[in-house]
Amino acid sequence: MLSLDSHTQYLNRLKDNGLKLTPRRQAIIHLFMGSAVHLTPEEVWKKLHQQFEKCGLPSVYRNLESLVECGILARIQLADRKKHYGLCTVGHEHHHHHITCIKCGRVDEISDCPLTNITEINGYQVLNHFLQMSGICSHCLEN
Amino acid sequence: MLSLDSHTQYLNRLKDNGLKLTPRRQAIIHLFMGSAVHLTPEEVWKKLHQQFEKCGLPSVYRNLESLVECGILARIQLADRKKHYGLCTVGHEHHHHHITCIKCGRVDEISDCPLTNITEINGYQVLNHFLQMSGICSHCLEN
DNA sequence: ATAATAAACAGAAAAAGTTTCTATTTAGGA
DNA sequence: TCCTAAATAGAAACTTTTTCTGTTTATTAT
Repeated sequence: MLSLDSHTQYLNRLKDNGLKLTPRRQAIIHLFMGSAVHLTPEEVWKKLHQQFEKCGLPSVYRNLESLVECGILARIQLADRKKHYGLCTVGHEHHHHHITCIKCGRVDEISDCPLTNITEINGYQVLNHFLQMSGICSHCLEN
Repeated sequence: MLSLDSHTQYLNRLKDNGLKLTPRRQAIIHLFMGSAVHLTPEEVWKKLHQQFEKCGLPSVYRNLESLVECGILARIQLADRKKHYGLCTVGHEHHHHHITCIKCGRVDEISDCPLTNITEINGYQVLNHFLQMSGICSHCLEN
């Protein structure tokens, strides 16, 4: 559940970083807030095509990186060759991870992140993390 | 420091999975055991060129995937677009994760995995996990 | 040791995803 | 409203990975 407040907060964060508040950026933020957990550049681009008759894929790439730089989005590495972006930043209300069952392919959320209290490691100030677990779900364990 | 024993163990694991013990596969295993923590397909290919005058990059890709499938190597996601492979699997002596600096792109190892003792979550029997952290490295924090 | 066979291979070509380039448009400040 | 730097589209280039085809090789059975 997302409030209008956090939406405007994001838009303000653009200004704070000296970035322009363009229609495409607003649409991208809106898209991430309203729908999926994480999206590839191409997925974002396809959605934006529904709103803007002209919309270049390079712009989408650039905007996603801009949004990462000002802390609105996070880059997420998944097992494919594609880039992935999401709002699942540490401290965000949506922060969570996933566990997949290697038997049936089912995906569940891990709501209790075991890493939120790690803010410093190896001299790094930790800003974000991505955790993916796999194993055998309760249903498949029974069989 | 890796013993000859674990080398032969790896070679046996090829056989157990019905894979042939080819010179290139032996060389790849030897390479990972002897040198770096993780390598890209291209890095492996360049090393192999020193040993084999004929050595195709597609073969390197195929072999790396074969070695993943029989549990010798692990795929590692880093912040670039390249594939990375290493001997780092859960339970393995090399198990570890990575943290990347969002400013300079530097990658460091997190040797102390904070998740090794998590064997059950959300009803799942946890078998494996992938953790990727990002933040600002000590050097960039100073500037 | 040899032959048979399925897997592994090289090299070329194609595909997928991302980035760069150039000229045009637009958001935000003067 | 005008100005300027940032943002944009579209084309093209680029990097990395995968597919394809025909040839070679490791292993199994003889």
